Amino acid sequence: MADSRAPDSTRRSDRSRRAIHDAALALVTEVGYAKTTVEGIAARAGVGKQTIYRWWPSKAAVLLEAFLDLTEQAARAAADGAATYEIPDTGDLAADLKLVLRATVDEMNDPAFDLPSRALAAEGIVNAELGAEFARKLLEPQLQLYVKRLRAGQEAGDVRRDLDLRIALELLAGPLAHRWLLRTLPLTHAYADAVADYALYGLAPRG
Amino acid sequence: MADSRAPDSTRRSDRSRRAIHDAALALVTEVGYAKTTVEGIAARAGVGKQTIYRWWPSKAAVLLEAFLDLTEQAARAAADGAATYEIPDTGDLAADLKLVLRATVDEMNDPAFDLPSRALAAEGIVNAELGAEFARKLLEPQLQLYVKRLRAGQEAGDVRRDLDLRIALELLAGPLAHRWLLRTLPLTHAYADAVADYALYGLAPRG
Amino acid sequence: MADSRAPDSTRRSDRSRRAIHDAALALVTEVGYAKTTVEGIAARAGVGKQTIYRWWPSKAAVLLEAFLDLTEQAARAAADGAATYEIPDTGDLAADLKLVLRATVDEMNDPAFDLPSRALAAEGIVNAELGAEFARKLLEPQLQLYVKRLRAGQEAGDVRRDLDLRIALELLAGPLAHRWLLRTLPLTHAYADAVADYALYGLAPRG
Amino acid sequence: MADSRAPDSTRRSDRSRRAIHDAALALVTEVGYAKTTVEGIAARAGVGKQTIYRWWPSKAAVLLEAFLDLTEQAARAAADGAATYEIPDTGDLAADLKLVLRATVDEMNDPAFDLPSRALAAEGIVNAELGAEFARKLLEPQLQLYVKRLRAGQEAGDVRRDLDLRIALELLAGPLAHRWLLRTLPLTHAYADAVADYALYGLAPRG
DNA sequence: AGATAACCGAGACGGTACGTCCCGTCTTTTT
DNA sequence: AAAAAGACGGGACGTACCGTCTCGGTTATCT
Repeated sequence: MADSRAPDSTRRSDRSRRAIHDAALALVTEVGYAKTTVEGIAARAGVGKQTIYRWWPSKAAVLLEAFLDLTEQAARAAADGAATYEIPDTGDLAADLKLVLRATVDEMNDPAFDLPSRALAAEGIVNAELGAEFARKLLEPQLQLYVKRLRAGQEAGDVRRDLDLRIALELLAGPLAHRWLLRTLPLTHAYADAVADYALYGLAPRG
Repeated sequence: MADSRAPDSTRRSDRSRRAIHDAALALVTEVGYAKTTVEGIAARAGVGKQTIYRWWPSKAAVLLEAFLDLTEQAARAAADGAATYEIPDTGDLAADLKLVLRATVDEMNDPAFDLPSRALAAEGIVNAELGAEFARKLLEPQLQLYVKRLRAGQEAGDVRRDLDLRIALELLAGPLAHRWLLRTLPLTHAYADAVADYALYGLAPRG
Repeated sequence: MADSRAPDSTRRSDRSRRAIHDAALALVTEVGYAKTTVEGIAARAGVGKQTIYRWWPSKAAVLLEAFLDLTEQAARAAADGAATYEIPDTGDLAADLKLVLRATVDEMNDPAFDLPSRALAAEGIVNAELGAEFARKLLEPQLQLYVKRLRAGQEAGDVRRDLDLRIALELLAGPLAHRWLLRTLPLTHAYADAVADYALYGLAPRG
Repeated sequence: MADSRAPDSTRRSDRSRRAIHDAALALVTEVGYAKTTVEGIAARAGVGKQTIYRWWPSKAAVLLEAFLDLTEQAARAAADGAATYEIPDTGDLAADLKLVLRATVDEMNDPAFDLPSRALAAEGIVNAELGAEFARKLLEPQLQLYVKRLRAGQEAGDVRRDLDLRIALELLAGPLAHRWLLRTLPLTHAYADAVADYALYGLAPRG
């Protein structure tokens, strides 16, 4: 597939794999994606270049895996033994959504998260294969949390029953992503709150 | 030593400028942004490399200008001599928004538009300076068309008076951009319609 | 840590040794010395790389041993059970020398001999240690055959008594090696004959 | 031929060409041919690798040209304005030959000459194309000097009239090359003298 | 007969160099 | 003075091998 033939993954060095992850994330954060090179990652990780090319098809794939690992660890740490990270359900839908949207805004403003995920998103925009993997492995699981909370809202009578929730969530996540990626205007808590309110109650006058 | 600043733009060759635009767009469409090189653009345009470096700071800047030129021509053609392109106002806000959102979906699904703008968006995501220029020159003028139509809606009583329309428009454009850039799900007319409806009438049940 | 010295040669696999010899000779003949790699030899021989590195210090050493083995077998076959290969002594020194020089020319024109020995000679030219081993194990024994025949010539009155025969022989072998290695002019039987005649009777006019 | 198309040799940088020559000779002398790399030559010469690959097909070709340049300069210096280097003609053929053979022995024992020419000879032994060029450009011109002196000898009655002088010279040069390249025994002035004497007067007893 | 070495095949590993592609600068010649 | 052309110093690419290093799996003695 990749090489002449597939390498034997049972003999893979875990030490090297982790060193490569760390080096990739560090370099992207420090010097940016464009100036991060496979050669640089290998040197920083104390690893031969071939060890990278043996297991990953591209710089972007290394970074994607490294970032996935990172977020998994972070999620595990946050969940503290609990099942998985979730959107809270206090009964107040608007408040719950604002909480999570504000948290998202904070993440997008934190360089440790912003820089690598920006790089991945950019690469995925141009490279369909990686983009699909990015969406499937990273994005979609997070979006499904919205679906779950909105479904609970439906049952509580806070969300219209006739909605496609997979679409509904994009009214919340889309605007944030828009500002984050396209740099039109700053991403603030106030904006997060406004998006939640506008989405829940609509642009048209009520009644 | 260096070109020691400020080439004389009055003596600039228009022929070369246009050939470079065309070559850049063609190459990005044909082989993708990453494999498009300055050398390649120069060769394709029948131009010396220095002619590119004299007038543009980077490959991305060439493409941005070329794309701007392209959209301007397209807009001029569409407007057929009229001032500029606008969102129509038939009195039916939902219908008008759906019309323009569907048109946007169509553009995003047309390779001649999709490939170069995707490349520019991706570059802008990682390169703040270019991103800002992309937003200012390309994005913002289009977004202001929504503000204008929504303001008319406010006056007609179809849009709540207490809204910040610059935010309101993002409920419409954000979800489309989200699907376009992040490749979560396909971009269809049905989706455009749903976004317009959900945004106008809100996720929460009415009165 | 390292193989910490001295593998146990009593447990060595003869099968592997021979397979490595064969693979080395085959590859040198087929693709040339420079493109013959230790990895290639190992793969062709169906052997682990370490098995080569355990028993030989270098690619050149493998080839030298393989070639030694080959020439020994060839000599054994030619001598047909007799002690060793010898220059015949028919009483006619010039004829005997021409016979063996012509045979040498034939060998040098036979790819199965030419290619590997060329490779070894070339390596020995640049690598003093291997060169010395090449000379001692392969060359010198053959040259001593000339000494023996020339000594018999001395006793028969066909060779001057005041000569250093170790030097004398080089008047015969040197010119052939010169053409063989340095590719100045083609190596033919006529050339071999001329060398024998010129060397025996001298360049200066007689009497 | 070499690249996609031939580079424009009128725009070639002479400074780089010379720096590359010098670096190649220095490295071969200092670390040996095998450890001399194109990358190393480029670095030492303060030159991009591509500048080497643009003008030469291989490391060996660089070295050959560098060495040719060197010997030409040396010859020009030795000839001190005279036409070209020649074998002297004092009327005593044996003495003249010994003089030039001893000089050859001295060259072969001088590392500044020995190391690069050994490397070239070795490469030429394995690489027919380079070997032919080596013979044609470097070797043959020198060998023709012998032909000239021997022809004068013929006219003076010191050399048999029935000889092919192109072959005769190899009785002199061949044995020296043999010891030089194949490292059988040391190359001394005494050996040079013996070769001249044996070749001139023959191995067989005189009348 | 079981333990215990060593060799053996396989191939991952940290490295070095390869030959190629482009970068952005420069110089030369033409328009 | 701009433009076409392209050589230049440089840096990274992805590949091929180097020689070292585990890893099971077979032998092949030595208790």
